[in-house]
Amino acid sequence: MKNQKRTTIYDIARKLNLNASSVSRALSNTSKVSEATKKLIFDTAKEMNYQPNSLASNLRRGSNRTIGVIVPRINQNFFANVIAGLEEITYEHGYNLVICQSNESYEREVECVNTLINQQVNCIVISVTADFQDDEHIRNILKHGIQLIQFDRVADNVDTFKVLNDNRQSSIEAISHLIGQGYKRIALLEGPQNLNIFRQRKEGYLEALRMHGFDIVPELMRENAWTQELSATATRELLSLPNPPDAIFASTSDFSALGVLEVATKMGISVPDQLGICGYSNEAFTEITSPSITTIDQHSVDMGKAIAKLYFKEARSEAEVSVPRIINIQPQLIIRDSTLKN
Amino acid sequence: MKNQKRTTIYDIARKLNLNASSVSRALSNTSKVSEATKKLIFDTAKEMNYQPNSLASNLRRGSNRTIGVIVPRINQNFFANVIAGLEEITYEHGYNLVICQSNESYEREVECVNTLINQQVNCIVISVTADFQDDEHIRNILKHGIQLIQFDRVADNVDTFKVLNDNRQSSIEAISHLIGQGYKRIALLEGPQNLNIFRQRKEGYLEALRMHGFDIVPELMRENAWTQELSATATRELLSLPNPPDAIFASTSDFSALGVLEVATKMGISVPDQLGICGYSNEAFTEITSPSITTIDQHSVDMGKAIAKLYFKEARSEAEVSVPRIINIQPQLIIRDSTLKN
DNA sequence: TTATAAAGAACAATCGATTGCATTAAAATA
DNA sequence: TATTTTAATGCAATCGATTGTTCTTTATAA
Repeated sequence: MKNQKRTTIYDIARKLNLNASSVSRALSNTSKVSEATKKLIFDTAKEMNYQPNSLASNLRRGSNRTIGVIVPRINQNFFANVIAGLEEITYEHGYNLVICQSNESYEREVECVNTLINQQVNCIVISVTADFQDDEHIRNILKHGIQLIQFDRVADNVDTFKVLNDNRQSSIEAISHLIGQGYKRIALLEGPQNLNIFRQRKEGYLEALRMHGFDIVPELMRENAWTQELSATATRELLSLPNPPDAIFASTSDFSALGVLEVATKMGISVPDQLGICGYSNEAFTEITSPSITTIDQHSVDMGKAIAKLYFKEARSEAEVSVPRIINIQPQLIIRDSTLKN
Repeated sequence: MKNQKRTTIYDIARKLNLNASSVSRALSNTSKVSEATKKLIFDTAKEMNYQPNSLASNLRRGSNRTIGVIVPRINQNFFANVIAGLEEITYEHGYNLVICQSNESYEREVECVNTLINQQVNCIVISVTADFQDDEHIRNILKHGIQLIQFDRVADNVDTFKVLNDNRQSSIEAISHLIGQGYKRIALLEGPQNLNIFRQRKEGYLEALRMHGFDIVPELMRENAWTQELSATATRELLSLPNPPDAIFASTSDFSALGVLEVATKMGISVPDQLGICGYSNEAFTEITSPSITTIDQHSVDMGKAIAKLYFKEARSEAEVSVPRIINIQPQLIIRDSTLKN
């Protein structure tokens, strides 16, 4: 059960008194082989349990029909969904996915990029770490003639294909909805501002307040509240203010929103009457908390599909002059009980 | 920004008036190169932005330091976690992960296996589809001299390395716990019995009842209730019986358990007083439903790590005679409110 | 100083599929 | 029947790194 040598096209050729080139052409279905020999070759290949050696053809073709993916965490819902969507489309095109996780470490992200460059992947799909420092490694991808598609968390200054959520717009909608429900003092839980997505969500928050003629109250904006624990802490502080907020937009994640909800419940503050809560991401659990949590769906699986389609339709066939496109996936506000005062 | 030719060891050699072999040896740090030239080569490599071409070295070495993973769904919590665990360890060893999802389709699973064989991956890690039909393709992996580790859902009859959860034992514990809480008529929601895991959970259920001298009541056992919807339907039927169950073990997943909980809530049946509910998997949401749901944690990330370690410690170095090992990861009963009558 | 060893570098084959070009055989045309 | 066209197949180089073997050049020992 060990190491019997693999059958190669040479083995098949020898057996049939043919040349390897004919075998190759037959198997790849090039027209230059007669039907008779083609059949013969196919049958023999099956009989000898032949499996083409991709390593060899990859080297020859200089491509391995592979897309490399780098995400902070594979098992984070959003990323897992994007990857699932990606896989679905790449599979249809006979491409494979090599997956790396940077674990939110910049150093590791750089290593992942290098590995994928060595592997000669056709394209790298990346969402950068929160620990993002500079974009040298991102640029290096392009220097090696490898296609690059950034998504969600991106290095703004590098001119590449990008697939984004319109975080600003969705935040505006969320805040407008809260205002529409009669909330007057809306707090914001922010994520690290070196990430585009969190900056944009904050912009949306500010813009919406401005649009509706609300004051911007610095004490209602809390930095770096992007885990459940950090959010809980921030919430405790917020709710202890002399003039506490009557709504909290947990712009970083639904886990943050959950932290808010738990604190409010413990403090005997009723949601949504005394406090409105809006999260981000539409995690499965937001539907079943009590009350259920208003949130924003990112259409993550569709995002993955969009990335793959972008590659196959445009990036792959790209001419000398690149015109990197940016695709915006429209997120969707999902209104649930946690913000329905009526 | 396009297709500048990559630097190869030949380019470096030419520039330094050396032979490519020396460059290769220098870069791979073989002792047969003088320190002086080694330094020269390293510097030039950096200067020319050299990245080794893995495709070429893969072909030469006949291996690509890659582990292929086939799971039904990448974005299912359990599998995403296993993959994350896998990645963590394989990364440490400089290996890559190629990921495929079979989408619960047998046909597609076969295709995935073939792709990975062609790619000459060093090892295939697989959890089979619910649609599992025969193990021809699994055996084919071994025929090609590729290491194989099955996990969770496995083809029982193929003698390979396996990493499993002790589903039977965990089910026994769950049922014993229910009995200990005073539940008398315990129903079972089963998954497809062609999958080992669901068979074992059923066995555990039966065994526990026997151990405690309980009757086995066929009408309390529902086949194929393995989605939230199917479980909800099954639950409605069960609770409408003349003599309904007072506890339900949703052995297939926490989503099933959630279906049970929702139906019970709608029917005004109080959990845990009138109905105990136990799920499987310890999904994040089980902690925050009301009441929170008793479930079984599979230690999925650890499972992924165990798989990788198994490969690097044993499978990889394996001698001619293979002694495939089976590793059992002990799942853990997490007791929550949905089964605490007291 | 000569013989011998050892280190350093060059040479060349190899992994297996692909592909441009050359050759042969068969078919179509004159 | 002679000639041209076309289809089928063979030949050989190639992709880039690796590695066993051979050849030089030093350094070391006798």
